[in-house]
Amino acid sequence: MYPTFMTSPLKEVYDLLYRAWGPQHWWPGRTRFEVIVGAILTQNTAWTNVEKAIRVMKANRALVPIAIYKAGDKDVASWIRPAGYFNVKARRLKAFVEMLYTDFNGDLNHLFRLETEALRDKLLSVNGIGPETADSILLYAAKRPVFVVDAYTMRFMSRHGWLSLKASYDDAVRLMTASLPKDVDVYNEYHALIVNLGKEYCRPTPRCEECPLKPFLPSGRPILC
DNA sequence: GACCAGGCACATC
DNA sequence: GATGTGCATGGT
Repeated sequence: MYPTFMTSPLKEVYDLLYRAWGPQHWWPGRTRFEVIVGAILTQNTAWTNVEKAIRVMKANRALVPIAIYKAGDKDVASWIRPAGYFNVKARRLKAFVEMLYTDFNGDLNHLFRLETEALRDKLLSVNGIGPETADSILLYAAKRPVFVVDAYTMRFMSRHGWLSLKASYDDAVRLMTASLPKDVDVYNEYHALIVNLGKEYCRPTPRCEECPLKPFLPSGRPILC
Protein backbone atom coordinates (compact mmCIF):
# COMPACT_ATOMS: atom_id res chain seq x y z
CA MET A 1 0.00 0.00 0.00
CA TYR A 2 2.89 2.36 0.64
CA PRO A 3 6.66 2.11 0.34
CA THR A 4 8.63 0.41 3.09
CA PHE A 5 10.78 3.31 4.30
CA MET A 6 9.39 3.02 7.81
CA THR A 7 11.08 5.29 10.24
CA SER A 8 8.30 6.72 12.37
CA PRO A 9 6.00 5.08 14.92
CA LEU A 10 2.95 6.19 12.96
CA LYS A 11 4.18 4.38 9.87
CA GLU A 12 4.77 1.28 11.95
CA VAL A 13 1.28 1.61 13.42
CA TYR A 14 -0.14 1.67 9.92
CA ASP A 15 1.84 -1.40 9.00
CA LEU A 16 0.80 -3.32 12.12
CA LEU A 17 -2.88 -2.53 11.63
CA TYR A 18 -2.80 -3.25 7.91
CA ARG A 19 -1.06 -6.59 8.48
CA ALA A 20 -3.62 -7.43 11.18
CA TRP A 21 -6.77 -6.51 9.27
CA GLY A 22 -5.94 -5.86 5.62
CA PRO A 23 -7.76 -3.38 3.40
CA GLN A 24 -10.95 -1.90 4.87
CA HIS A 25 -12.60 -1.04 1.53
CA TRP A 26 -13.79 2.41 2.54
CA TRP A 27 -16.02 4.32 1.97
CA PRO A 28 -18.93 1.86 2.14
CA GLY A 29 -21.06 3.86 -0.31
CA ARG A 30 -21.66 3.34 -4.02
CA THR A 31 -21.91 6.94 -5.21
CA ARG A 32 -20.27 10.21 -4.27
CA PHE A 33 -23.59 11.55 -3.03
CA GLU A 34 -24.10 8.48 -0.89
CA VAL A 35 -20.68 9.11 0.67
CA ILE A 36 -21.66 12.72 1.41
CA VAL A 37 -24.98 11.68 2.95
CA GLY A 38 -23.22 9.01 5.01
CA ALA A 39 -20.62 11.51 6.22
CA ILE A 40 -23.36 13.78 7.57
CA LEU A 41 -25.51 11.00 9.00
CA THR A 42 -22.64 9.33 10.85
CA GLN A 43 -21.87 12.41 12.94
CA ASN A 44 -21.61 11.10 16.51
CA THR A 45 -23.59 8.05 15.42
CA ALA A 46 -22.87 4.34 14.99
CA TRP A 47 -22.55 3.33 11.33
CA THR A 48 -25.10 0.52 11.73
CA ASN A 49 -27.74 3.18 12.38
CA VAL A 50 -26.61 5.12 9.32
CA GLU A 51 -27.01 1.98 7.19
CA LYS A 52 -30.62 1.69 8.25
CA ALA A 53 -31.29 5.32 7.30
CA ILE A 54 -29.58 4.91 3.93
CA ARG A 55 -31.68 1.82 3.21
CA VAL A 56 -34.84 3.84 3.86
CA MET A 57 -33.57 6.64 1.62
CA LYS A 58 -32.84 4.16 -1.18
CA ALA A 59 -36.31 2.65 -0.82
CA ASN A 60 -37.71 6.18 -1.28
CA ARG A 61 -35.38 6.94 -4.21
CA ALA A 62 -34.04 9.79 -2.10
CA LEU A 63 -30.33 9.16 -2.47
CA VAL A 64 -29.87 11.79 -5.18
CA PRO A 65 -29.47 15.55 -4.68
CA ILE A 66 -32.69 16.49 -6.48
CA ALA A 67 -34.79 14.33 -4.15
CA ILE A 68 -33.40 16.02 -1.04
CA TYR A 69 -33.67 19.42 -2.71
CA LYS A 70 -37.37 18.98 -3.46
CA ALA A 71 -38.34 17.21 -0.24
CA GLY A 72 -39.50 19.01 2.88
CA ASP A 73 -37.58 18.88 6.14
CA LYS A 74 -40.21 16.61 7.66
CA ASP A 75 -39.94 14.02 4.89
CA VAL A 76 -36.14 13.98 5.01
CA ALA A 77 -36.26 13.63 8.80
CA SER A 78 -38.67 10.69 8.50
CA TRP A 79 -36.31 8.85 6.15
CA ILE A 80 -33.23 9.30 8.32
CA ARG A 81 -34.87 8.70 11.70
CA PRO A 82 -32.78 5.59 12.52
CA ALA A 83 -29.57 7.66 12.28
CA GLY A 84 -30.57 9.80 15.27
CA TYR A 85 -30.56 13.63 15.55
CA PHE A 86 -32.89 13.37 12.57
CA ASN A 87 -34.24 16.92 12.70
CA VAL A 88 -30.75 18.40 12.85
CA LYS A 89 -29.36 16.11 10.17
CA ALA A 90 -32.34 16.73 7.85
CA ARG A 91 -31.52 20.43 7.96
CA ARG A 92 -27.85 19.63 7.27
CA LEU A 93 -28.64 17.48 4.23
CA LYS A 94 -30.94 20.21 2.93
CA ALA A 95 -28.27 22.84 3.56
CA PHE A 96 -25.75 20.88 1.52
CA VAL A 97 -28.00 20.40 -1.52
CA GLU A 98 -29.18 24.01 -1.30
CA MET A 99 -25.53 25.09 -1.58
CA LEU A 100 -25.12 22.61 -4.45
CA TYR A 101 -28.08 24.04 -6.38
CA THR A 102 -27.44 27.68 -5.56
CA ASP A 103 -23.75 27.69 -6.49
CA PHE A 104 -23.24 24.67 -8.77
CA ASN A 105 -26.52 24.07 -10.58
CA GLY A 106 -27.06 20.93 -8.51
CA ASP A 107 -24.07 19.27 -10.17
CA LEU A 108 -21.51 17.44 -8.01
CA ASN A 109 -19.08 17.38 -10.95
CA HIS A 110 -19.20 21.14 -10.96
CA LEU A 111 -18.63 21.40 -7.20
CA PHE A 112 -15.77 18.92 -7.34
CA ARG A 113 -13.94 20.98 -9.96
CA LEU A 114 -12.82 23.29 -7.15
CA GLU A 115 -9.26 23.04 -5.94
CA THR A 116 -8.90 21.19 -2.64
CA GLU A 117 -8.58 24.27 -0.40
CA ALA A 118 -11.48 26.07 -2.08
CA LEU A 119 -13.59 22.92 -1.95
CA ARG A 120 -12.84 22.49 1.75
CA ASP A 121 -13.82 26.10 2.43
CA LYS A 122 -17.03 25.67 0.45
CA LEU A 123 -17.95 22.53 2.39
CA LEU A 124 -17.15 24.20 5.72
CA SER A 125 -19.41 27.11 4.78
CA VAL A 126 -22.41 24.76 4.92
CA ASN A 127 -24.11 24.78 8.31
CA GLY A 128 -23.65 21.32 9.77
CA ILE A 129 -20.45 20.44 7.94
CA GLY A 130 -17.45 20.75 10.24
CA PRO A 131 -13.81 19.71 9.81
CA GLU A 132 -14.27 15.94 10.03
CA THR A 133 -17.31 15.81 7.76
CA ALA A 134 -15.64 18.11 5.22
CA ASP A 135 -12.45 16.08 5.22
CA SER A 136 -14.36 12.79 4.92
CA ILE A 137 -16.08 14.19 1.83
CA LEU A 138 -12.77 15.46 0.45
CA LEU A 139 -11.02 12.11 0.94
CA TYR A 140 -13.74 9.56 0.26
CA ALA A 141 -15.96 11.36 -2.27
CA ALA A 142 -13.57 13.79 -3.98
CA LYS A 143 -10.49 11.55 -3.64
CA ARG A 144 -8.26 14.36 -2.37
CA PRO A 145 -5.21 13.59 -0.19
CA VAL A 146 -6.72 14.98 3.02
CA PHE A 147 -6.28 13.11 6.29
CA VAL A 148 -9.46 12.59 8.32
CA VAL A 149 -9.18 12.93 12.10
CA ASP A 150 -11.97 11.71 14.33
CA ALA A 151 -12.60 11.00 18.00
CA TYR A 152 -10.89 7.60 17.67
CA THR A 153 -7.78 9.22 16.19
CA MET A 154 -7.55 11.74 19.01
CA ARG A 155 -8.11 9.03 21.62
CA PHE A 156 -5.54 6.56 20.37
CA MET A 157 -2.94 9.28 19.72
CA SER A 158 -3.31 10.81 23.17
CA ARG A 159 -3.36 7.43 24.92
CA HIS A 160 -0.06 6.54 23.31
CA GLY A 161 1.42 9.86 24.35
CA TRP A 162 1.78 11.19 20.83
CA LEU A 163 -0.73 13.97 21.25
CA SER A 164 -1.80 16.21 24.11
CA LEU A 165 -5.37 15.83 25.34
CA LYS A 166 -5.77 19.54 24.55
CA ALA A 167 -4.58 19.18 20.96
CA SER A 168 -6.74 20.62 18.19
CA TYR A 169 -8.07 18.90 15.09
CA ASP A 170 -5.37 20.60 13.02
CA ASP A 171 -2.65 19.55 15.47
CA ALA A 172 -3.74 15.94 14.99
CA VAL A 173 -3.79 16.24 11.20
CA ARG A 174 -0.30 17.74 11.17
CA LEU A 175 1.10 15.00 13.39
CA MET A 176 -0.55 12.18 11.46
CA THR A 177 0.57 13.42 8.07
CA ALA A 178 4.07 14.64 8.96
CA SER A 179 5.71 11.29 8.33
CA LEU A 180 3.31 9.78 5.80
CA PRO A 181 3.37 10.02 2.01
CA LYS A 182 0.65 12.45 0.87
CA ASP A 183 -1.38 9.75 -0.80
CA VAL A 184 -5.14 9.28 -1.13
CA ASP A 185 -4.95 5.50 -0.76
CA VAL A 186 -2.75 5.66 2.35
CA TYR A 187 -4.99 8.27 4.01
CA ASN A 188 -8.08 6.29 3.05
CA GLU A 189 -6.79 3.08 4.58
CA TYR A 190 -5.23 4.63 7.67
CA HIS A 191 -8.35 6.45 8.80
CA ALA A 192 -10.44 3.31 8.25
CA LEU A 193 -7.95 1.20 10.20
CA ILE A 194 -8.00 3.68 13.09
CA VAL A 195 -11.79 3.56 13.20
CA ASN A 196 -11.64 -0.23 13.35
CA LEU A 197 -9.02 0.04 16.09
CA GLY A 198 -11.31 2.39 17.99
CA LYS A 199 -14.33 0.18 17.66
CA GLU A 200 -12.54 -3.00 18.65
CA TYR A 201 -9.95 -1.98 21.23
CA CYS A 202 -9.70 1.75 21.93
CA ARG A 203 -13.15 2.42 23.35
CA PRO A 204 -13.54 4.69 26.39
CA THR A 205 -12.99 1.46 28.32
CA PRO A 206 -10.04 0.02 26.38
CA ARG A 207 -9.29 -3.64 25.65
CA CYS A 208 -5.53 -3.43 25.35
CA GLU A 209 -4.68 -7.09 25.93
CA GLU A 210 -5.49 -8.20 22.40
CA CYS A 211 -4.79 -4.89 20.67
CA PRO A 212 -2.51 -5.11 17.61
CA LEU A 213 -0.76 -2.00 18.93
CA LYS A 214 0.26 -3.68 22.17
CA PRO A 215 3.97 -3.47 21.18
CA PHE A 216 3.63 0.33 21.38
CA LEU A 217 2.17 0.41 24.86
CA PRO A 218 4.70 1.44 27.53
CA SER A 219 4.73 -1.24 30.22
CA GLY A 220 2.16 -3.10 28.18
CA ARG A 221 -0.61 -0.59 28.79
CA PRO A 222 -1.60 2.82 27.49
CA ILE A 223 -0.34 5.86 29.31
CA LEU A 224 -3.68 7.41 30.10
CA CYS A 225 -5.91 4.38 30.66
C1' DG B 1 -30.86 1.21 32.80
C1' DA B 2 -26.36 3.25 31.69
C1' DC B 3 -23.13 4.00 28.33
C1' DC B 4 -21.59 4.77 23.79
C1' DA B 5 -21.49 5.98 18.75
C1' DG B 6 -16.95 7.60 12.30
C1' DG B 7 -19.82 15.92 15.25
C1' DC B 8 -21.53 20.28 15.03
C1' DA B 9 -23.62 24.75 16.21
C1' DC B 10 -24.71 27.83 19.52
C1' DA B 11 -24.84 30.20 24.13
C1' DT B 12 -22.22 31.83 27.71
C1' DC B 13 -18.35 33.33 30.23
C1' DG C 1 -10.54 31.03 23.27
C1' DA C 2 -12.49 27.63 26.34
C1' DT C 3 -16.32 25.19 28.19
C1' DG C 4 -21.14 23.44 28.45
C1' DT C 5 -25.34 21.91 26.21
C1' DG C 6 -28.85 20.13 22.87
C1' DC C 7 -29.61 17.01 19.38
C1' DA C 8 -31.88 11.07 19.33
C1' DT C 9 -31.79 6.35 17.68
C1' DG C 10 -30.17 1.67 18.46
C1' DG C 11 -26.58 -1.77 20.05
C1' DT C 12 -24.01 -3.67 24.09
